[in-house]
Amino acid sequence: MFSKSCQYAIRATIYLAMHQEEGKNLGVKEIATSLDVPQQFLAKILQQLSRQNLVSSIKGPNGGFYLSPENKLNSLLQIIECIDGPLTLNSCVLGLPQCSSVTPCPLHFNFFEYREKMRQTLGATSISNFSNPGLPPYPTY
Amino acid sequence: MFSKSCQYAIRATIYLAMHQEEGKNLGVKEIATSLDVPQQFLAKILQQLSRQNLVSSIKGPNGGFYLSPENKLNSLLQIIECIDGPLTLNSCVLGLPQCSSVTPCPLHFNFFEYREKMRQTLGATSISNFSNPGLPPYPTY
DNA sequence: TATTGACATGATTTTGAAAACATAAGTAGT
DNA sequence: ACTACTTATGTTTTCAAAATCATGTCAATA
Repeated sequence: MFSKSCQYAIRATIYLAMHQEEGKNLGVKEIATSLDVPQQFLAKILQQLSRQNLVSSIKGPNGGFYLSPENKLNSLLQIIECIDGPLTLNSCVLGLPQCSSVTPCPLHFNFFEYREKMRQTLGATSISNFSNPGLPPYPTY
Repeated sequence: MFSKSCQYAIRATIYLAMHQEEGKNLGVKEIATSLDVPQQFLAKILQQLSRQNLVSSIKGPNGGFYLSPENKLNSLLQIIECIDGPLTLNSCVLGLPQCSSVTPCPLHFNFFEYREKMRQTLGATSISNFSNPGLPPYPTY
């Protein structure tokens, strides 16, 4: 459904939201270790998010990544589209470029409704949702 | 969402259902040309489906692929799981193996309902649905 | 029974995502 | 200023999916 890069991006962003403390930055090393993902690979992904102002970063000693108040207002959908592109949840499940509601593929309407709802949910879920303490426990990242 | 192999498998199966005439077999060549997919690659995929009795084939002159009455009773989900494996629509969207309804990832319940409904729809849609004449027109395969 | 046309199978190549490597650039503290 | 630490960037390598190549197997028919 999502590329690995995208999965890592989501997990890292949520990790940031959950573990961020006032004025404390989280290094790639810590995040990558905690999520058990390749550090260098995650670094690139975070940089990609950073370039689009979806996460914030500071270089040097005590540097790292954090979420600014604005960053937290972004939605999960923005994270996803930043990495996998804007067509991820929109393009035809059979890979047909001409497919649309006007010229639908045989499966178009089997998926359209659910995929649209997923999009809406992801678009309506802001990152700040995950910084809320008291969330249920999650499996290891 | 689905691998290319899987997309090709679905399209080819539906093509078979739509274009099959009494006692007439369709060759890989014709199918591949019509769907605009690599012929040899499609051949492998059809063989995979054939080995699991999801499509039928006959060798030799006038040979080709066709759907037996039993084949038509199969569901789209069976086609998909034959190619992409049984976990395609079940596994965690973030790729976390431990994720389940008991130990959910942060996005588990955002997707669970819709994915489950997709599964049900696909499982309830038999191939015979597509041999029904009078279906709406489809974009080029 | 030989030929031909089709599917079947194994091995190989290509391609792009995923991962790793190497180095640059910036910042805090000494 | 110098060092250490961390993000940023460009290049290379790895790996699996996608695609191709080469050959085998089977059946219709002349």
